[in-house]
Amino acid sequence: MHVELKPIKTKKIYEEIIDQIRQLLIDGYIKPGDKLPSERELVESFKVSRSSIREALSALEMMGVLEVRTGEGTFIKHIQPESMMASLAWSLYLDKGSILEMLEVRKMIEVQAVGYAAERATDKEIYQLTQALEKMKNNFSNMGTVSEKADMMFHYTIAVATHNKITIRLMDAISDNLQHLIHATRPKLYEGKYTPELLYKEHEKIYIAIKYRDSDEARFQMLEHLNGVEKEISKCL
Amino acid sequence: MHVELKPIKTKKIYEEIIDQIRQLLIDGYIKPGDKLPSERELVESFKVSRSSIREALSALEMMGVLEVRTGEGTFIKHIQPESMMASLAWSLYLDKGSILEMLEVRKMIEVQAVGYAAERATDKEIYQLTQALEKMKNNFSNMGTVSEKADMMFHYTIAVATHNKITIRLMDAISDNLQHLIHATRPKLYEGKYTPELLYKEHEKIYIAIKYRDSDEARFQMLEHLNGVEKEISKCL
DNA sequence: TAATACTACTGGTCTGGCCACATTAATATA
DNA sequence: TATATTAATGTGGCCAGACCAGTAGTATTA
Repeated sequence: MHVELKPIKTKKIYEEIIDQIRQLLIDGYIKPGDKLPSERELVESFKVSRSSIREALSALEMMGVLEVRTGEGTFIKHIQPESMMASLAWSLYLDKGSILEMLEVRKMIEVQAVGYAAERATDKEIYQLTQALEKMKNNFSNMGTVSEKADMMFHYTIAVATHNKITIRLMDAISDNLQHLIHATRPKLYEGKYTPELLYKEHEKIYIAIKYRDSDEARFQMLEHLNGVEKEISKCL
Repeated sequence: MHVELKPIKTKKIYEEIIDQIRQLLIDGYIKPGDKLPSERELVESFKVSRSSIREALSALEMMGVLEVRTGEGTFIKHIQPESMMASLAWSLYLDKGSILEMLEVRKMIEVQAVGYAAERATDKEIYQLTQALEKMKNNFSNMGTVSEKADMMFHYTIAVATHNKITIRLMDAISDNLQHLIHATRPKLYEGKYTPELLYKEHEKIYIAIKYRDSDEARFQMLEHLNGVEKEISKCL
């Protein structure tokens, strides 16, 4: 007697609560800034114990979805990219394969993003790109943190120039994840094919493409750049 | 009398527990696959109540760091990048009203993803694509849920075919976000330029490109498709 | 030997209590 | 009257102990 048996997924009740709260968020019944009912009220609505409520809330708080203020109440958080960093900081344990996947995702997003950036960048944003480039240029001898920061600023400005908040957040989260990796592998970068001059040149090409609103060229140059970096980094893994 | 006061950060004890567990992970005292002491034992080691332990553990479980198996114990999970994107996925829920931005992000990711899919799809995945297409074809008259599910399956399979877990998770989160939107606007889709046949044809073109490993063509067809859909959807907003 | 029942241990949930903190209203004080 | 002070109330933080429900290993039995 062979029957198809469906896997039983015993949903823990705190998971169920989390799901419901998520649904409320999706459907817009609660928005960032809103105050959630008190734990005791939630006990009555959900008909569960306070323990379960609290397990759900603490999980949501750790994920940066909620803010629990003692004596005041529980509030839906306005998402700040920084807060996301906390939970994403767990990525310390990324294994080799995941890092490569993450690099690939970054490539996917940033290559497309730079296309939009080329179409939409304001004069101010383009100016900020030149500033980042200047910093890189003036620190050829110094391969340290200055040019590293300038590099990050360059890429971040591109994200901003897409004028797509979700993209900004996404790229922010990803670069947070890769930050320690990038930092660790940067010296290695210069041992490989990269010199500060070459790195600068690649960025400059991207910049020029953006400046001249050539989105195809911008995408191409970004792809070239990230492929190069990716290849060097993967040597270190 | 003005003195500099440092902000008091009252760390909740479940946060403290989480920090300690993280430290144990970083220092390598516990590794993925390991079994954590039972909750009752942790109560004794940490000298706190079981509630606090459970609040910490449930948070860690939601973040994908732990796996809690009823009756067995708590185990350190092998980190999967998907779990890392969990909090990111959450953050996407919180920013409603940026549907167009979300559509754009989907386009960015999926256009690139289909390129990788074309290069990496296994025979099985390609077969699954044909199945989804079949379902769409057999339901021309029925513009309802069947073809909608087939549509989702098609796009999901493409995500899987990238063989990049982060991409899968990301596209999953995004389509989750757009789910209700897609569902709501689907009837409108057919009022515009789209017929079930046209929709099918666009998917077929993508499929063919993947089948023949033509990643450029796949990206192009996906871009065409998503641009078309996006245009129709934006009419409804 | 193999199927069964038992038992000890694990997480899942609940109850109800006490404390510390924050806000607000009532009260005493200058 | 205006202003401190205090009390009351509501909120989260934490705890102790209980009971249920799975799991696994062991002892028992057919």
